[in-house]
This record gives sequence, C-alpha cells and structure tokens, in this order.
Amino acid sequence: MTRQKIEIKKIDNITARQVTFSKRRRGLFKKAQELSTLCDAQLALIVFSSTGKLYEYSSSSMQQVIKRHSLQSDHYPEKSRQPSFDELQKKRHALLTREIAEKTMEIRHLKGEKLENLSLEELKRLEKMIETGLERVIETKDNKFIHEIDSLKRKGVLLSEENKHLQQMAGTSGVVPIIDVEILEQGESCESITAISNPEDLDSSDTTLKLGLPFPESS
Amino acid sequence: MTRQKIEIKKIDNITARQVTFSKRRRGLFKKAQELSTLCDAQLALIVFSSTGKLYEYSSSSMQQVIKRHSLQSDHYPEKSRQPSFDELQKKRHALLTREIAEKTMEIRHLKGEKLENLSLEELKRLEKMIETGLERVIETKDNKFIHEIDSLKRKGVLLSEENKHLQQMAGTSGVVPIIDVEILEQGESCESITAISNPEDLDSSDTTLKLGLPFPESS
DNA sequence: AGCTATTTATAAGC
DNA sequence: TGCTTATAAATAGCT
Repeated sequence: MTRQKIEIKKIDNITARQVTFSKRRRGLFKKAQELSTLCDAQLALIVFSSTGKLYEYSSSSMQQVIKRHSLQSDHYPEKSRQPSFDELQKKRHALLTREIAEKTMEIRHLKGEKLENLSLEELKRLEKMIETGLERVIETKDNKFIHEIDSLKRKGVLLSEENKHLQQMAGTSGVVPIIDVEILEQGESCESITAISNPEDLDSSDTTLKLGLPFPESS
Repeated sequence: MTRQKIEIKKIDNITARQVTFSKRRRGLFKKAQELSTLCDAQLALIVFSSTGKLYEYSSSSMQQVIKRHSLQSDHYPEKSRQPSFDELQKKRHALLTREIAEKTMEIRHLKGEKLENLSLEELKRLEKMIETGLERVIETKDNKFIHEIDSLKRKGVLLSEENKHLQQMAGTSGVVPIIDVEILEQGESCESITAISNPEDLDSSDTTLKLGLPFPESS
C-alpha cells in the first residue's frame, strides 16, 4: 500500500514476509482495539504467525469472547442428543433468548434508542416513565449528597470542639491553631451545590437543624 | 482518521457509532484477511457489536483456530474433553439467566428503582444517561407529532378541494355540506389528534371518496 | 529499526 | 445505506 501497490497473495520472500507480518500485525491489532474502544464492541483477535507464534488481543477476556461466540454460533457438535430432553432445553433457551431480546429493546428505548417503530402513544408513555425514573434518580442522588454533607459537617463540628478543648488544655498561651476551625464549619464551595435542593444548606451556622432537634443546644 | 483526527474513546452519538462501527469493521476484516494471505498466518477474528450482533472471520475454520489457541494459551488448562452437550446447555442457561438478571437490574435503574446500592458517581452517570434518553424520546415524539399534523393538514386540504368540486357538480342548489371544510383546513387544537387516525371517518356523506374514484358514479 | 512516498482507510457530510 | 472528498494512517520498499 505504498511506494508501490502490492498484490494480496502470499509473499514468497521469507524475510520480507516476516517484516510485513510484523508491521501489519501491529497495524491490525491497533485497529482492532480502536474499533472495540470507539464502538463499544467486544472483540477477540487470534493470530498465529507462519512460524507458529501466537499473538492475541481481546477487548475483554479471550475466554469470555470465545465462550460467547461458541454460544452464539450454532455449529456445535450435535452428537448425543436426547431428543425429548433436548427439545425442552431448546424451548427454554428460545424463551430466555427472547426475554433477553425484549429486555435489550426495553433498555434501548429507555435510553432513547431505536424509537422509530414506536407509536405516539408509546412514546408518550415512555417519556413519562423516563421522567419518573429521572426524578427518582435525582432525588436519590441529592439525598446521598445531603447525607454526605451532613456527615462531613458533623465530623467537622466534632473536630472543632475537640480542637477547642485541646486549645484550652494547651493553655491560652501563645499556641496558634494550625487550622482555623471556622473554616471547617462553613462547608462547601462545591460545584454541585446547584443540585442541592435543600435551602438549609445555605445556613451552615447551625447543623442541629438538620438533625431534627427542636432547638439548637447551644451556639 | 481523516477530515479531522478523532480521539480513540467511545463515540457517544449512537448513529455515528454505528456508522463508524460498520466502516471500521469492514476495514478491520479486510486487513485481517490481507494479513493472513500475505503472511500465511492462521487468524481468527470475532467481533460483537454493541447491539450484540456477531461478525467473524477466520483464515481456516473458527473451531480450529480456537482449539489451537486454547492448546497454546496457558490460561486455559482445558481438559482435552469437549464439554458434553448437557454441560454446555447448563452453561448456556446460566449465562442467559445471568444476562437477564443484569438487564433487569439495568432496566430498574433506568426506571429509578433499586438505587440504594449505587454510588454517587454511578447515580450521576445514570442521571446523565436518562436525561439523554429523555431528550431523544421527546425529540422523536415531537417529530412524530409534527409529521402527523402535517399529513392531517394535507389530507384536509385535499378533502376540502375535492368537496368543493363535488359541491360544484352537485349544482349550486341548496346542498349544504355536512362539515365546514374551513375547519378541516385550519389545524389542530390537538390533544386528541392522536386518536383520530382517519379523518375520512368524519365524512360519511360520500363513500366514493374512500374508494379513490375520481367521480361519483351516480348520486 | 527508521525513513518517506504512496496507497489506504476513514470522518464528515449529503 | 452508499457515495464523495479531504485528510489522517498505514505501510512497501529502502537503508
């Protein structure tokens, strides 16, 4: 493919063949891994050089891909088949396979893919379903955020109290605390603060509110 | 690798990903077969698209290459015995069942269920995924709406024109049209527009229209 | 193993 | 999906 176009047929010269093998093998493996990355494909590549050396690449594990392949491709030894039992197995298999296909399609729909065959009614239903799901996810996520912030704050308060004690014990002499405890209590500059729907977060001066205590114990 | 250099990472846009997959897959298979021919190498290539479709190439027989691989690879102590049909079935069954379980969970997550075990990061990713899906669904739905409205309008115009003709043919005598054609031409207060799949049903005055005959045979 | 002149592959766009 | 085109990559023949 350069300097001169070559014909695709076995290269006679052994040295040249090995050189080409080496170059093209690298190219092929690179392309293989690019394909699997770019397109999220599962891929296995096995190459034996003419001298018998093995080179392999697989996007996940080789066995996994080979297994999946052997399950999918049907030319497996059809030897000792007990018809009746086998018939049953086949049916089960077909059933499971169909179930997977259905679920796969449902997932794709939920991800907004392959929508062209859906009716308007179905699309409306789907939209509502996704919206509901989204709300739940956001709610869960926000709760987790809040929870995390809470626990951080509580830790901060504990630490700052401990610090005060320590300061007192160290005597009011000239000991300067390394960290200003006020900073710890004031919390987050946090990008994700927009996601937090809880207005109390603006009030970082009193964490007891969040603990549901009727009144601040002290301030 | 052209027009613009691209970064090798999963392509987000699904359509683009499929197009790229298709192009690069072809390229990869071509290169694979060139390598095997030029350099007399034994080679197997298995690719599963992200939608699960299988593509394969092997210079000799796939089974042969896989077997040679399994013999050579240390990974795979593989007893020389081929698994019995039964065992194979069992494995298939287990694999399918697990796949179903995974997909079921994915669906539940997409629907905002069973979120408690997800980390904040996972929740954020999920949220983004659902949002993207939602956008796509809404876009598809709106397009369908627009399309439907368009075609209804067009039908309405055609009907009203035909009606005018019919009125003229019926003579300007006292024949009052059952439906005011102007209404048909003016569009949609919508909502229920989806339910009306066949506007001709409204017109029961002349069945010949439905038969597509240019003129009533008699009346 | 490196170096280029060329051929291929392919990203965008239609 | 297929075609076109501009450009990035791969690589044949040398050294």
